[in-house]
Order: sequence, then C-alpha cells, then structure tokens
Amino acid sequence: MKESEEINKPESQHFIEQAIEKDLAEGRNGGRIHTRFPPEPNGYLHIGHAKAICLDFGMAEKYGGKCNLRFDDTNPTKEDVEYVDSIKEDIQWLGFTWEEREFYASDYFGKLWEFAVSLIKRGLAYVDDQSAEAISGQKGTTTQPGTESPYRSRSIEENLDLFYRMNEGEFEEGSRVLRARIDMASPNMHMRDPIIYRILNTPHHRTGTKWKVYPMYDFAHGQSDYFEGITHSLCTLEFEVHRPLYDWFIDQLKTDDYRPRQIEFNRLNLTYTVMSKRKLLELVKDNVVSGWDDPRMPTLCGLRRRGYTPESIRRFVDLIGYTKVEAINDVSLLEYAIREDLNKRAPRVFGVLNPLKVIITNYPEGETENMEILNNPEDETQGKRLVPFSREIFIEKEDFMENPPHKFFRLAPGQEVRLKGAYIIKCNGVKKSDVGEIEEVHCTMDPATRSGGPDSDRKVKGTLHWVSAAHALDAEVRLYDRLFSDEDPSGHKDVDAREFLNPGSLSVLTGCKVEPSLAGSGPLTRVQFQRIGYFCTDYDSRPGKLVFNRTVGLKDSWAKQNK
RNA sequence: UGACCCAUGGUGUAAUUGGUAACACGUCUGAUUUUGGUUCAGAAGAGUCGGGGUUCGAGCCCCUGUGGGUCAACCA
Repeated sequence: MKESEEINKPESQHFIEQAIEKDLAEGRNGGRIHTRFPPEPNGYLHIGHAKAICLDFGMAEKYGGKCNLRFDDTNPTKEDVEYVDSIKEDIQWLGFTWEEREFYASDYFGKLWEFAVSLIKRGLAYVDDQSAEAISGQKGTTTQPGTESPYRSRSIEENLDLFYRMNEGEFEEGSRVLRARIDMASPNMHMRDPIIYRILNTPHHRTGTKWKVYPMYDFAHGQSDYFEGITHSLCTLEFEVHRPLYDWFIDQLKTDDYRPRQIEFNRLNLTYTVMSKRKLLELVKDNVVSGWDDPRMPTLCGLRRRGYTPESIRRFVDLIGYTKVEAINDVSLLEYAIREDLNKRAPRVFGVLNPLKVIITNYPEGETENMEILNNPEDETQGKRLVPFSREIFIEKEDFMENPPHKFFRLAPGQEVRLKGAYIIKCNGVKKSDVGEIEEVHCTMDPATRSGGPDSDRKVKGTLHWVSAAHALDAEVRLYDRLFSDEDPSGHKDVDAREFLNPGSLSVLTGCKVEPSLAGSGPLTRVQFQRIGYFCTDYDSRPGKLVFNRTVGLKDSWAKQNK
C-alpha cells in the first residue's frame, strides 16, 4: 500500500539533480560525482550556507559520490584560522563529513603559479603596470567595450621576468598585476582581461610570507575544482556571469576528457533576517551582539545556541528547494521546521515567566505531594517525572484575569481550571496591595479531581501549568521576537544591520520560576514549557541560575484572537 | 540603453518534459485533547506577468513586450 503510493508519487527532482542525472546518463567524467563546499574562512557560517552545504554534501551522498571541504583562502587580508575551526564545527554539527578531504585553495598556490607561468608563455597573460584606477578606467562599461592596456603586448620574456619579480617582493602592493589576455571588447565584463594575480604583503594564515602574489577568486576556484577532480561545482546565482571565465581557464588547463562544470542555484533569503556576512561581522565587532553565537544571530552557532536542531535546519532547507528564482523565504517556514522537530523530541515541563502566587486555602500547610506527569504525552517512551505540589504555587500572570473577557478559558474569580497533572481549583478571591495590584489569588481545590482520581475527568475550560512556590527554581529567560526586528531588511539594499536588530527583539526576564526537574539539565537541553513555547537551556548560565533561550513560540490562537 | 539569468495562490516549490494547475507553510472552520499546544477532518485562495503565434491541445515550444536580478573590487 505504502509502496504503491510512493510509486504513484515520484519524488520530483530539482534542476540540479536533473542535470547530474543527465551527466550520469551520458557517462560524463566516467560516471563520477564529486562536489565541494568552498567557504572563505572570513566569518562564521550562517543558515544561508546551510543551504549550500546540504546541496554539496547531499548530492554527493545521493549519487554515491564524494564532497570535499575546501577553504577558499586566497585573500589573506580577510581570513583567519578562527573561522576555519568554526566552519568545520558547524558542518559537522549539521551532520555532514568530508572524511579526510580537507583542502585549501592555498594548497594549490604552487600549481596555480605554474599555470600562470604557462599562460604567460602561451601569450595568454601579461603583467600590467597601471594603477587600479587606470585599469578600471579602461575596462569600459557594460554597454561600451574596453580599451587595451598599453602593456598588453609586452614580450613573453619581460612578462615572465616581471611576474617572478612581483613574487620576490620587489614591487609595492598595487603597483603591478597579472592579467589574462582574453578580450577587452567582450560583452561579459569578466572576460575583459581579468586580473588573476595581485601583490599582497599580508602574511597568509597558512603559507605565511612564502608568497607575495595571490591568485584572485576566478583564477583559483575553477582550477582548484580541476585539481581535486570535482565534477559539479555548485554555487550561487551571482556567479553565473563568471561561468564563461571559469570555462575559459578550464579550457587552458585540461589535458583529457575530464572537466568540472559550474551550476548555479538561488541563495537563501529569509524575511526579517540580515544575512550578509559583512554586516554580521559589524554587529560582532561593534559589540551589538555578544558574539557570532549570540542567539539572535542567523549564524549556525547562533541558531544552535537558540535551540535549533540540525535536523530542523536540514528539514527547512529541504522544504524550500533549489531553483534559479531569487526567492525570499518566510521565517514561518523555519519556525515550522523547528516546531515540528521539537514537538517530537522535547519533553514538556512547567515554567512560569511572570509568576503570580496562588494559595490553595484548603490544602494543608506544609504538605507536599509528588505528581507523576508524562514527559511527552505523544511519546510515552520519554517516561514520567515527579513534580512537587504544595499549598502555594505560581501560575503565569497572563493566566489570571480579574475581569475576564468572553471566551477567556483560564482562571478568574468564580471560575474553575485544572492544574495540569494535579487538581481542579476554583478561584474565590484575590488579595491586593495598597496600590491595587493583585498579590495573591486565593483558590480551593477539589481532592477528588486529582489526576487519575474519581472526578478527574470532569470537564473544565482551561488547563494551567504551575510551579510549587517552595520548590521552584529561579531562572532567567530570554525571549526573542524574531531574529531581527519587525521591519524587513531582506528587501532593502544597503541596510545597517544595527537598525534592524532593535533592542525590542530581545527581552530578558528575571524572577522566572521553573520546575525542579530542570535542575542540572545541561546546556542545550531542549524543553517545551507548557503553553509558553519551546526553549533551550543556555550554556551561558551563571552559577545557581538556569538560563533559557526561547527557540520558538507556540502557536497561540488566543493571543492571535486578541491582537 | 549591452550580455547573461529569472517570472506559477500571501510565501516557497511541483506539474509524468505538450494532455487541462499539485504539495508544504501561512490563513480560516470544525472535532478530539488534563497545554487555546499536538493530532485529525475540512475550506478559502492562482488559471501560470501582458500580447501574439505553432498545435486538436501550451504553465511548458516560438516571437514580442513588461517587470525583477546579476555583472564595470587588485573581495569571494
């Protein structure tokens, strides 16, 4: 039955899978599939990278191939080992492995140098002595062809000599570059004699001061693919115009039938979320956030600390798909993915964000009962826990109203509610302070309504969570409205990320009370506080205090109704 | 006033490659429920950017227009 359904409903493939299967069918590259994930170690990975990671590793997995991890470290001025380590950690956290295939573009500096020399010898590259301004001035515009550099037809010997001397440290940064000799009139700007090597005096995090010249992205990426035997070089849409140049270099390099192929897909955009690495770096450097792993950040480590599971992120990526459309994905889909996952795995516990004391006047003073409660009603294998109950408890302030509107199902004078896992109680009155604030709610309980008791199936309008005042643990809770503010920066061009990370998106609640069963729960323990939402214990806890980050809220139709 | 890419419910994707628009999220009902959660049942919502053409038949092919994106870093 199930099988026939699967047969009738074939998995639809995205265009990249189709392209790969076509290549496979045509026997290209000997039927090999080999991809790579090529981050530049200049920042932390964010959820946008997760989309690329899932594709690169996913395609290799699906088609019995391999996926390399390759750090695209051709610009020492921006890169650092700190980032290398975090990137590796995040990929593994997502559940992928590159096995022993950890590579660096800088591994190929020697080969790249030789290839450049070979291009010079073939008259396909030359040293240009002009300034950056002069070169860009000659580039022409998108509608007008460029003009040729006066150095374009230097002799091979002179080019060779100059290129060697560039790498000896004889010339200043910016004084000379090596350019590919292609076509200054090409309608594609990238083909107008692109710069392929520049002089940089910053020491490289891996090769130190060995090199004085460094290859540009276009002169490193495709060749690195070629050196590694990559068959499918998957990248984002903005590299589409680079493809002719990618192919041009491969043409000059290849010696047999093997050739890597670049395929572009749409990058991940999320509503209300700033995704630019440069802007995220600003937030970190200016201490607007506590670090790359601040739970408000869309970085993988930020999401992790916020309580997102790797499964939920992979599921989300799966849901949004791969196309060539510049899409903006709604965060609600991400939130759905984490809710779906946590709903299955997170144990339910009681917690009270804004405590309101309830005194059960007919409950004996000093007595304590341990209520046995299912950790997850949908999954009995998660067991039960004992929650202490006593005369004085806390409930959520929001769960009591002195003058309730119509259809308010919770506690109010004269109204009955069930305390989940315990008794049905009825409110008889309140005690107010001099200024009229409600300090205590006075209730009576019905012993026969204890969970499992004779009258336990009596229907009441609402069920509240609660925490015994004497047993409750202090906690600090951080609520995040969204990753960023209500205004949607994803549609804006050059936004200042700070403007969108408004302080209102984070509120820190102290004086919160949680169930004693939470004592000693380690960092990144994910729980669902009944009626409040899904939370994650933070490793940033201070001694003696439990700190929770809200992962995502519950769907709350009552709140929605009353907006 | 160029090259390349893109256009399907509010959002993201599908459509056996030319056979009469499907799925998920979101939204809205209703039922169950010791979480106003979950689960379950159901509904509304696009006729596929416009205009031509080919065809018995077009979301898929062709032409043309419109709209959007990318490209003129010694960044990746």
